[in-house]
Amino acid sequence: MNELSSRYNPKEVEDRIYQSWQDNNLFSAKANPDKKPFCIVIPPPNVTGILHMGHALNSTYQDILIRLKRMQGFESLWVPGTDHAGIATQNVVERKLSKEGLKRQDLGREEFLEKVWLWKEEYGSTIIHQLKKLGASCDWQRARFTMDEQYSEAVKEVFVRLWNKGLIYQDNKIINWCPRCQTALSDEEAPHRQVQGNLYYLRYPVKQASGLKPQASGQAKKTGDRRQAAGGYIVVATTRPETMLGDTAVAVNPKDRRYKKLIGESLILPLINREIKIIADEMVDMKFGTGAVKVTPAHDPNDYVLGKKHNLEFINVMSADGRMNTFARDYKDMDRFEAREVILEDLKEKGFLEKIQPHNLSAGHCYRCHTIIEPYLSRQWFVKMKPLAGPAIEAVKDGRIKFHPKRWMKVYLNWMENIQDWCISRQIWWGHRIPVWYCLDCKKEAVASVEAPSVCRACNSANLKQDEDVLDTWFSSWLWPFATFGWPTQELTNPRTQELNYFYPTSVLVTAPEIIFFWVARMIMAGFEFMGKEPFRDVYIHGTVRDIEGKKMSKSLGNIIDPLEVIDQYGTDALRFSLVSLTSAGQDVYLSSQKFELGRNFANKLWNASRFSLMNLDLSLVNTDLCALFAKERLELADRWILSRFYSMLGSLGKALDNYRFNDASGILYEFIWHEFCDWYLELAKPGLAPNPQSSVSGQNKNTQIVLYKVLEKTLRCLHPFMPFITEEIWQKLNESSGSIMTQPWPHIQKQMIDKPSEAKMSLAINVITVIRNLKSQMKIPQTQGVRVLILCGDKKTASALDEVSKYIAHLAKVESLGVRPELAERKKSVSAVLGKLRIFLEVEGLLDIESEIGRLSKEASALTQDIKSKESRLKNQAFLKKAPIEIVEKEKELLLSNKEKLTSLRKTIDELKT
RNA sequence: GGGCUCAUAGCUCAGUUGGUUAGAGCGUCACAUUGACAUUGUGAAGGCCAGAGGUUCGAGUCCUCUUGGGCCCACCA
Repeated sequence: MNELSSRYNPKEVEDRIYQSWQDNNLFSAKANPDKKPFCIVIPPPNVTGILHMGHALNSTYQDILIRLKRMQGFESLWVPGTDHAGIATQNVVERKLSKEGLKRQDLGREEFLEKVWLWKEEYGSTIIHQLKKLGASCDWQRARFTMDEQYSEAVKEVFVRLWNKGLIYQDNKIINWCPRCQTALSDEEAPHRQVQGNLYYLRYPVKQASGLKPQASGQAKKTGDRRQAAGGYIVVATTRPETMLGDTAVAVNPKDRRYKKLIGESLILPLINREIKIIADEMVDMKFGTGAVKVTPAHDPNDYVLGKKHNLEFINVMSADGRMNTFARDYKDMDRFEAREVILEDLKEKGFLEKIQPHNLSAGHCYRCHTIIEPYLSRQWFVKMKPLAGPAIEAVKDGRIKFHPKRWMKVYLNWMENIQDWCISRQIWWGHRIPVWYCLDCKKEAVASVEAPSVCRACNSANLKQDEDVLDTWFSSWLWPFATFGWPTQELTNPRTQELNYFYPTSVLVTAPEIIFFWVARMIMAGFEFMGKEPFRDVYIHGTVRDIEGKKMSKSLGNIIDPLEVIDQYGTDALRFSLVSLTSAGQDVYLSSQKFELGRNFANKLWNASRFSLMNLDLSLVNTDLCALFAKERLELADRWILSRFYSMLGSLGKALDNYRFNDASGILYEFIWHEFCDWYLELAKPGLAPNPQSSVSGQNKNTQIVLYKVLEKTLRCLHPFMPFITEEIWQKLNESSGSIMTQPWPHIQKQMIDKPSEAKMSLAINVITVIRNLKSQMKIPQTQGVRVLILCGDKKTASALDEVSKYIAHLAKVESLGVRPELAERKKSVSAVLGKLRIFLEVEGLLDIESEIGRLSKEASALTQDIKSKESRLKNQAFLKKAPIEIVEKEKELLLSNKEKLTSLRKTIDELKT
């Protein structure tokens, strides 16, 4: 006899089971021509990562799919790994250094990188250990890191190939610059957020008054213009006044009558006293601000365009750290925001500041440190994206790659169709160094090469220098689906290449919407460019985990629910099951730690149902073949019913999973296990099982034991992908062999056991039992008290069904005597209720609250009357009769009839009560 | 400015292609319980499906608009 505690204790179970899975190598997969592949590559978490609820949700989905497919007979591979996360990791190590009073420059590049590697060795696998706590069945032997030697080869190879195709170029452009991290960022890395700021109106004096004298003042439409003209200045509006130091023009719209006469005139830039021109360009919005815009080509992307177009001077007034440089003259070395304040003070003092208006603007923020981005003119490396986007757009449009839910396809296509070139150089040290070498002697050409060239091709000099910058981290992660399999190794004899051929394209990518652009889109482009094939066929985008108020969970908000704490408190299975159940397909999920009780309670319910089963099972019976038994023996109704319910459930479960409806799937299992299996089947089966665990069970109903065992065992298999630990623990108790549930096949649907007549009979029984319990509750009769029941039933078929289920009714509704009559022979003191065409009488003794009973029934009667009225009028409606499908009309008629019967019956009861 | 998404029970959400009297979990209330489980059982109460139009025999579901949340994109100085 297996002894199970009355509570499921995950702590006793999880680590031990996970270890046994690993010891038995159950997570590993390899190219296997006898099986179809199923493969997922994990979205590699940052090495600096610490497990959060988003990871938990993301990994749970992947593990469900991986375990499911493994059981379904696929060669199921989940490739794990981590991302070197250039900026984030460098920041972490720099912070650590700064505690020792050091900067990375103090160490120098090589020594600093050594420190980062040391850090990586020490802390880099934290997230991996945490994923294991989640039960993730990744093939850990394959764990990859984006800076692995092999992987780095792939990165260089990709760079060189794109270079050779002319898709990589270097250029001076305005890019997103983080003054704190001191590096360029891609557009995706600089998300715009609302900032409360001001619009500052500045006066720029006109050099000579000639251009504005007669006409401008004479024709001025607004008093403001007149005042402005009379004062001899133009007012410009800006949100970043400190950039005025770098202004090289003021632009107006050529159609703007206010300024027409001033075009071509010069202005004197305040504080700096530099002369700048007034230029005309269609780009200027006449309605915004004053219609005159200061142009700072080195500090604003729009102004940059204007600067190029009108041949303006590019004056960069800031250094890389966000402080003002020598071009800012008196403001040199001030931080940009400090300079803003001082400049405003000075402008105000000298009468150049007209007014300040509150103004909300959106500004780019560094996605690593949240510092406001500075649009900054600098020389960077870029990838031309348009040529790469083509095939990636096609593949999604024609359905070779499918997004789930579908709506993300639009988001993807919209971005893809407006794709901008990708800034890939970063001015940091931790990352893949750009594989470009310059000759310091002839300075003729830069060379891109996977191997460091020994001499310059042009002049043979050995005096070569590699580019200082490193590549964007995403420039390595976009290769993840194939670089993890050893690409670009081409030889087929190489085992890694065989794996690449076998597992690529991977099956599905599971990820969050935040990284569709960063990662998903770029992987698709890389897949086509370098493999000639899509990297995955399905993309499942799940929701974002939020706190109970709908805010994104973040450390700074302090609203984090730590998955590891939930695991500690409720168990991994509870965490997984709750997360999946609470997250409806593609929607965000709002969590509180209390919500995880859902999973814990469910786990405990399953545990106890299994405990009960084990106490009442003769495990020597388990080898019986269910199909044979089903065919040969006349099983009990309850047994046939639960089998039928199980296989119906299995069908809908499969459908839900095929469509990535994970919460439907978990709901289906929950409903079946808790309500059908525990609430009904176990209760129905009890009389046929051993009443006492101490006694031998062999003399009891063997068929029921077999069915109970089989249904439980198969249900555990279905639940295993969701709750891997508890199902394994129970399954091993049910199977005294040493195998694992992980390697069991997913149950096959047995259509012959789906038995609708049995289901109908059981649901009749269930309904009758519920009605009786309801009547008891209303009459304040304890549920345990035996009662006498009479069912009025005119239909012979139903009557015989009632006869067949009478023992269940007797047992579960505690009915002492149950009569089924076609009509009422004698009247006993009783209460009744209507169930379809049946009328159920419950004999009562003593006091009966006639008033409240009449009230209750009258309420029901009036609802019915309403319904009957509406049905009658619908059935009188010619349009309805003509246009509605015949089966709907027939259904309505039938319902009308049965409702009428019900009503008659109800009225009769009410009358009886009244007399 | 463009796009997406949400609004259904006190709370969190389901509700597939339109078709009985709109469901679940939690919470609330009443009752029960010595043999699987109080992390339980039985039952009850609780809804103008955000608002207004429209399509339809029929709308929570489809269309339009309005209101109010959330999110994403965009070169609004």
